[in-house]
Amino acid sequence: MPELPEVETIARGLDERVRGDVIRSVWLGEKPEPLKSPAPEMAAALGSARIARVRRVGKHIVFDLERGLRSAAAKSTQQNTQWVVHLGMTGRLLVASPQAEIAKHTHAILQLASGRELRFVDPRRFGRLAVHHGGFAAPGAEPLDAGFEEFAALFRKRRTPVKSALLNQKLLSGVGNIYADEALFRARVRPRRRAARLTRGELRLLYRSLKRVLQEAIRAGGSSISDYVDADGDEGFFQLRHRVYQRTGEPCTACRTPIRRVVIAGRSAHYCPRCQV
DNA sequence: ATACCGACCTGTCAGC
DNA sequence: TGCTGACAGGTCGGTA
Repeated sequence: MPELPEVETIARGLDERVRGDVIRSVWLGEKPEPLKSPAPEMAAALGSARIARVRRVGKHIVFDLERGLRSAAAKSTQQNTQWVVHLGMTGRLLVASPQAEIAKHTHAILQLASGRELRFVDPRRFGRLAVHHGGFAAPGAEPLDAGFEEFAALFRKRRTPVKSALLNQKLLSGVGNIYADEALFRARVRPRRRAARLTRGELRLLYRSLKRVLQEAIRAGGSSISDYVDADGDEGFFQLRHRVYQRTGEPCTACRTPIRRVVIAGRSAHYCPRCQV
């Protein structure tokens, strides 16, 4: 489901709603697939921890946890622990009242001191929950923070299609199928072009297009396709501004040529055969 | 070392 | 109506 703009929207919403709340107790579902850390360890790490902050790292939602330690000295020496949630394709994190019906495919529930619950729901179970100690970092560069030279260096020597390079989380964290296609369209570059073969001018345009499309999408609250909603259950509306993604056969917004769909490394790629070279 | 491809899951929708 | 197959926002691990 979620790429950088959606995860950013969800993380901001969660930060507003649960920052400062304390986790009273934890329920983890029977089927432990989504757990990257063992259930007892996760329950122990979460139980009675205070949520200091919720933020996005790549496509991950990171909950910074604090223990209820009294002295500042004790606080400064405590191990910093994070609860890291990856939503996969269909994962959702919802703040709910305990009376609210428990949705099918609910895999984790955190009971909060404020009386509310934080629920993790994920039909396809591609999502992952993990506990980290001592600082969580994504492997790739943050597309919104990276400078142009850093960005350009990622593509040098890569013979893979530029679309695959954009999706590679070890290079850039947070770019998924929607925004890779949309950035390539705005940069007028075909998805199958070899990354290393892009000219410096094309790279610069791609760099700017990617930043712009991600920022625009964050402002729009993300793209809602089928089931994406933010922490408040509201839909984003950036899907209305997709120019190529899932528009196969529809006219290009620039030249009216039908949008084409191809498969690259097992993922669909959408582009305008006339505008993109 | 690098890059593709199937596997992991469930749900939905189009076509027959 | 019901079956089948294609497809879906992501990431792994095995293989070439």
